[in-house]
Amino acid sequence: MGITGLLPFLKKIHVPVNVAKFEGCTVAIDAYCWLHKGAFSCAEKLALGEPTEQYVYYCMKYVEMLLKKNLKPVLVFDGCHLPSKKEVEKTRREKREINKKKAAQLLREGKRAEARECLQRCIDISPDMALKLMDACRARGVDCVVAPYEADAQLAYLNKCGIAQLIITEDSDLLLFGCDKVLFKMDHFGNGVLVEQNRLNEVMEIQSGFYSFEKFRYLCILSGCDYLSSLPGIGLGKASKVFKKARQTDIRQLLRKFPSTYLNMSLTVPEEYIEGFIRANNTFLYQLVYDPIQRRLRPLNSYEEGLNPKELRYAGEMIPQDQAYQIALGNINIYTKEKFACFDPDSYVPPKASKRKPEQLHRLSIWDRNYRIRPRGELREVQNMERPGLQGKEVIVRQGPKLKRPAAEDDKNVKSDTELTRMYKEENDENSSTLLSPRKRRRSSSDSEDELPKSPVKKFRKLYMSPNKAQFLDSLKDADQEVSHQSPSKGGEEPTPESPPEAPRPSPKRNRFAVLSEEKREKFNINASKTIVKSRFFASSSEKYENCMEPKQEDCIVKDNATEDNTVSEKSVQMEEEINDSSTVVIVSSSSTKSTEKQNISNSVQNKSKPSPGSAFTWSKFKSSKMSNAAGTKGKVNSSFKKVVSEPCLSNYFSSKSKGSDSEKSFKCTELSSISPLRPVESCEEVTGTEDSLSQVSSVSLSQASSVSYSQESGTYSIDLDCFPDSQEVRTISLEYAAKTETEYTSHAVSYQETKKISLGSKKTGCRASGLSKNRKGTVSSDNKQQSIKDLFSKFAYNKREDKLSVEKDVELISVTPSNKPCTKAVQRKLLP
DNA sequence: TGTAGGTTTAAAT
DNA sequence: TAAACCTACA
Repeated sequence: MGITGLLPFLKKIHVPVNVAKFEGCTVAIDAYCWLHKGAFSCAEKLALGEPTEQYVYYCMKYVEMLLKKNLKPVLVFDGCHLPSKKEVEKTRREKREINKKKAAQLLREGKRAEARECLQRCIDISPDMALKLMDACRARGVDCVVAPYEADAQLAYLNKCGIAQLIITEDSDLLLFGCDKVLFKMDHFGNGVLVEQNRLNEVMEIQSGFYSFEKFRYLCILSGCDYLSSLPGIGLGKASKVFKKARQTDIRQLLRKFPSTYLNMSLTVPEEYIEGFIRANNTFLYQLVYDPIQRRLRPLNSYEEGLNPKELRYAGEMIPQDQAYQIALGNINIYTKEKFACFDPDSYVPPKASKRKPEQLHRLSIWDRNYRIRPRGELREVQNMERPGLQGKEVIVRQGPKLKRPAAEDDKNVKSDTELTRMYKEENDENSSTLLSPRKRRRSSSDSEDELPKSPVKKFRKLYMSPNKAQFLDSLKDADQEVSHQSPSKGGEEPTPESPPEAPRPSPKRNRFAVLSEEKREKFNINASKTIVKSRFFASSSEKYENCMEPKQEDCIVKDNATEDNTVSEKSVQMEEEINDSSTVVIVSSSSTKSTEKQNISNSVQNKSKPSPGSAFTWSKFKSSKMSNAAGTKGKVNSSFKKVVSEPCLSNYFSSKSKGSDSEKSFKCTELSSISPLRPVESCEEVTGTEDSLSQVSSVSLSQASSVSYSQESGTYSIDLDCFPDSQEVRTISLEYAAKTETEYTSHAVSYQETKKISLGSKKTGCRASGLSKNRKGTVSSDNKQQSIKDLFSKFAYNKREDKLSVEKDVELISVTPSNKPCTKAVQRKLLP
């Protein structure tokens, strides 16, 4: 439950970050949050007692994402119920029972949908479910700990003792337990909201001299917490007022008189409440946790002098040390206290443990006897690593026409998720049943080979869900090393055949193309002219792209605005547009540059800066964009993309195309005086211009996001850069692109969802992406927008590897204005023949 | 008018 | 589980 309204209360200090920022760190995760969300998808099966592992699959998607970002996850599970919470648990259990009965009744009446709703309300995470997830994690070399009592306190301990540098949870209580960095609302791409303990005083608006973390804890308890209900009429607002003014250090004294002294309320505080307050405070301070290194039960914080641990039973009853150890390992069912597993970290050989370097002892399993906590100084270095800025630089990422993606062998066997689930079930059935249909048998004979399926999802399912994991473990040799190779800063490496099975990447609803079925893939047949393909990854597809375009290498120029002239080759296509006086230069190019230039580029990339690890994108721009719009500053979202490209410019382009000159894949545009406003695009059929050119300019409309627009005339996407990473981050991304390779195509900085229509006429709703505030009324589309923008930029920053799947012939331009000038920036994307 | 507290909704697929 | 929404109250 946490503290009601605490997260919105802390909004001021929310920092949108991607978890990749903590590359190299250990993150402790409140596994219950993932399990609960994962169980939502299979609530029906769970409630009816049908076998399902869907929730494991869901959680492992997060785990894989973290591993991919070179983080070390430690999953923490809830243990026994605290005595003080037994009542709460009882009510919850009763509620679940009521819902279960209700659902059964509804099912009898044939009201399936309503029954499902009820079943979802009675989701309970059982110890067996936790065990299944633990098994999957251990097979992947990921540590798990079951807390003796609440996972919150255990997470806080892992953070406090230095094992974990970041906590991922949805529960605001974690802050009260004293975690210094907590990431809330992390999505499948790793984007979330970071709250740091050292900024809590900003929310409380207490002069630094009078602030203490203790006051924050008191404030939260006073407003009502899991261990103590609030007094009537007291919430976060009033509690905050009290501790803002209070100078009293004796909490008992303060509690007795705070209503009259600080709130002008006539409210008597019963002694009982004060005792309850002290107990709650002690529960936050001294709840029992398990120390995996010392292998012993201990309080979260060392007992203060004069405190009798025997009086703190409400913060967790002592458990015999060996029982506590077995609980922590997940071998004991916390409800029945029976042993139901026999994991032994001393005999278990985790994948790749043998190849640790001495300086990587912190990467070992926390249960390993050789495990060492990473020195804090070292971590500070990692987290404070300065990232190169883009100030004063213009970075042009030039992209040649995209490759026709050869039909990889892998693709031929690609199956949809549904198909895979069905196949998996069938495989299971085959194992359990002797009455097989001929069809099943055929499938079995072809699939039952020892080799792993080629499709990532299929492979994943087979590996995690298969009862025999030995083969999987073998395939995981050197996994950690490979994981580190997949770090974002080095991203984009081709997986080697020896690579560990790649888990399916985070797949939001719209993101299905990695696992397309054959039938669905037909839609990508470019032969079907003017077919609009819906995909976040595929901007568009066209027959001619595939058939007539030679692969070209990605060119990249990094130039210094202050010192260098524009040396883009004559063949290059340029489009410049002044949006403000501190304008943005937008360059679109489809031509190749000279090899010397290429050399210069790669040199400059290598010499000037290295791509930084970690996050290339933060959501802060979304926030600031919204704010700046509200304040009427220059950073308007819509204003910029209403004037994307001039008509003369387009006519130049079309005329050059109609001349049929192959070498003239470019056009130059210097005059941009006349600006054509954008009009909503209905479909590609409506695009006007020469047939030749237009047939190759697929109509791709963007998500309805008001900050993203498409110009029908120019085939250009405009995306307000206020919603983009800041200049520094853009540079990072660009440089990563540039540094990556001269032989590999990695364009596609932005992938997006297509829709047939975009509604530019609709009211601008601002650029909100924190995900923290939602509008319920009539904002389904608005939230979709948010999600699509969010996805879009997540892809932009982190999933560049997907480019290989979504390679299109297009031209990418990212240009950034000189520093320090507030301006509207735009990124344009042009689909060129 | 601001605040607290109760209710509804979404989450995943 | 928490945000959004709605209502009651001081």
